[in-house]
Amino acid sequence: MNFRAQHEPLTMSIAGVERDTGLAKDTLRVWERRYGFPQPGRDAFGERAYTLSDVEKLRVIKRLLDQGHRPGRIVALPIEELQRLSQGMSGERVHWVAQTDEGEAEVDLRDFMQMIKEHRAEDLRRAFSQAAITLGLTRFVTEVVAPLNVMVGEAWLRGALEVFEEHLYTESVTTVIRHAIGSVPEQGLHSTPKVLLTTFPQESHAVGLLMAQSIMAIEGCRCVSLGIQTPLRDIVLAAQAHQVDVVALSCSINMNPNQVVDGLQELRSMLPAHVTIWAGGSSPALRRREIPGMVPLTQLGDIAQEVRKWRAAHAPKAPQR
Amino acid sequence: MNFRAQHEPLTMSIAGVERDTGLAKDTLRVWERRYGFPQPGRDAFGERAYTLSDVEKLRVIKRLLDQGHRPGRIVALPIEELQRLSQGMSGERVHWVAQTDEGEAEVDLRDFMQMIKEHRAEDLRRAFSQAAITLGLTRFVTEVVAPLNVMVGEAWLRGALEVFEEHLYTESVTTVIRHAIGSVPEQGLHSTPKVLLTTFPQESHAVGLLMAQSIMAIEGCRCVSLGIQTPLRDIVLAAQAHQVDVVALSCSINMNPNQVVDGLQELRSMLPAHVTIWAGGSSPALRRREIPGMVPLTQLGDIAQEVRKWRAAHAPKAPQR
DNA sequence: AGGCCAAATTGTCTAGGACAGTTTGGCTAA
DNA sequence: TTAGCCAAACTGTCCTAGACAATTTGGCCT
Repeated sequence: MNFRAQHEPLTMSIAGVERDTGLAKDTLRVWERRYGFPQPGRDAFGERAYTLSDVEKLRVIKRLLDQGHRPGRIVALPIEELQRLSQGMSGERVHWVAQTDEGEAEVDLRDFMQMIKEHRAEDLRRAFSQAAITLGLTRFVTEVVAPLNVMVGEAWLRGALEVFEEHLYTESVTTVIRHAIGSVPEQGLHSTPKVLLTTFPQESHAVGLLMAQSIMAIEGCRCVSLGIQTPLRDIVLAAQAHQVDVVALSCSINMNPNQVVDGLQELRSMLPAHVTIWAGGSSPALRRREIPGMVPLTQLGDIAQEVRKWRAAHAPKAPQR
Repeated sequence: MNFRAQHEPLTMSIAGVERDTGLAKDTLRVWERRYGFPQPGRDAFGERAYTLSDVEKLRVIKRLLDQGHRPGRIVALPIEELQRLSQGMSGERVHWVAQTDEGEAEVDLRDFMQMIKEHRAEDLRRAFSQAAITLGLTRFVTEVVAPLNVMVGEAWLRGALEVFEEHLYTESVTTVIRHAIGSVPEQGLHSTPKVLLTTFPQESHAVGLLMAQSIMAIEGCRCVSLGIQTPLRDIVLAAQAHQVDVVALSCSINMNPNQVVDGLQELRSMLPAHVTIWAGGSSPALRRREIPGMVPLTQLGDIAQEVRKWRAAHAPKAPQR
């Protein structure tokens, strides 16, 4: 099927649509059967040939699904209706301003959004670096990156930001935070707690994890990060191998809440009781239900506090800090 | 299907096998029909339940396929036979030793493997940092990281390395390379070529991309990285928005070769002709077939050379090509 | 309000058939 | 021997149509 889409890709194969929209082939076929959309034509070989406008519409639908809408209600809707739905949401938090102690050198988050939209990659990274230095890493992460994440996420949801623009933002922030973490003095072999950081396999956002790591590093924890997407079994194995005191999971808003709850419960049952679990991130699951044996950290500010709590509870002989 | 693999995942669903082996569901079913392997049992719902040893064998088969073997000849073979075939390749590069100019401070890759297996996270990162400083970034990447990637990949394939150990390796290398890239002096606004780095949506390995970026940065390219998994459409949009001269894609051995070829061809047709495409990485697709309008970079060493070639062809006043 | 259950919804699996594109391997001719 | 050619075999991906477990909804009863 290579020769398709050669010069003027007027139509697209089902595999291409799957790749472009993230909707599985099975799903596309079953939607056609059930909702009558998409209704692709057939090429010379009898295979589905989707028009580009159908693919465009499918992209909008995918976005609305991620937002919480249900297929049966929206798939058959005309494109105008879908766009109307895309518009009316998320109430504009653009006016956030972080102030330094002197109240002088203000950091206006709108400036960052501006740079993202104007694709000023170098400027953006420089501005982040500067903000990190001016505010300090903790305040940079909590007062700049965290709200910017929300703004960028909302803008993407509204369709006001392209995927590649969001990628550039993520990459820039990652670079700056990782650089800053590297500047935090390394902890001695016996500083506590030792924390294993990672995410469940379904999580694809790495920035949240990095933000948590930066705060913990500043608070003097020994951090071992496995990056994102570690299978449950391996989280347990790693916790044992590295003899950690705490396992910290980052669960972003994009994860399926049920997977979050299930995963945390199962993890709790597989880890020894003396290992604490911290579950952080913007996942609504963490706010909604309480899970026994688990500390929810729905705000970045909670981390420092929880580290102190842990130390108080595990004070060996001389309290640290 | 969340409750499956509850405590001891003795079997795996077809979706899990697809995810773990990269073999499409359709392919797995058709192999079963045609070659009699794999012959999965059925769970309580009548759905295929693959044993872990079958998955293991499928992984070996996948590797042999990427190597050029054909399914009909090997799928039905017993595991011993497959392993015999696997042996006779990639002559055990474990004895690789990078030497500094003085031939004195040798870097033995086995030491790194040792640290990974012994979970000495801090030591590992320190050792990487030191090697990067001793050898310089270019040699560190080409002579340490590249062969280590192969070794780690093979060890994982053999089951000699757990997933979390591979994650720790990846995270450590990432940290060190990113740090090193940060130390490369920034390029002026008019240095060329300007390169957009990213991967296709199916690619999940970020290290290869980072390695390429580090070499390009050293070679004086202006790099704009979008990180991994950018949709085709957004690669094109980004190339336009950032006005880049080159789009560099990283395709690891884990990607489906057909997706690589299709993706590259489609990308070529969507990008203006004056934008060069560099396709690098260990994907067998890059070695196998030649794709018109595309420069394959199957070795890291090719990058520097290709940068020079590009500059020669695009000299400021002299006519191009 | 809160809890419970039936009904509707939805993604993913199943089976077996088909076919286009690629590779192989044997035959012929130079 | 080597080179070229073609039919046969191979192989991945698409097709249809049905089924069902898991989740969500929405009405009903406390």
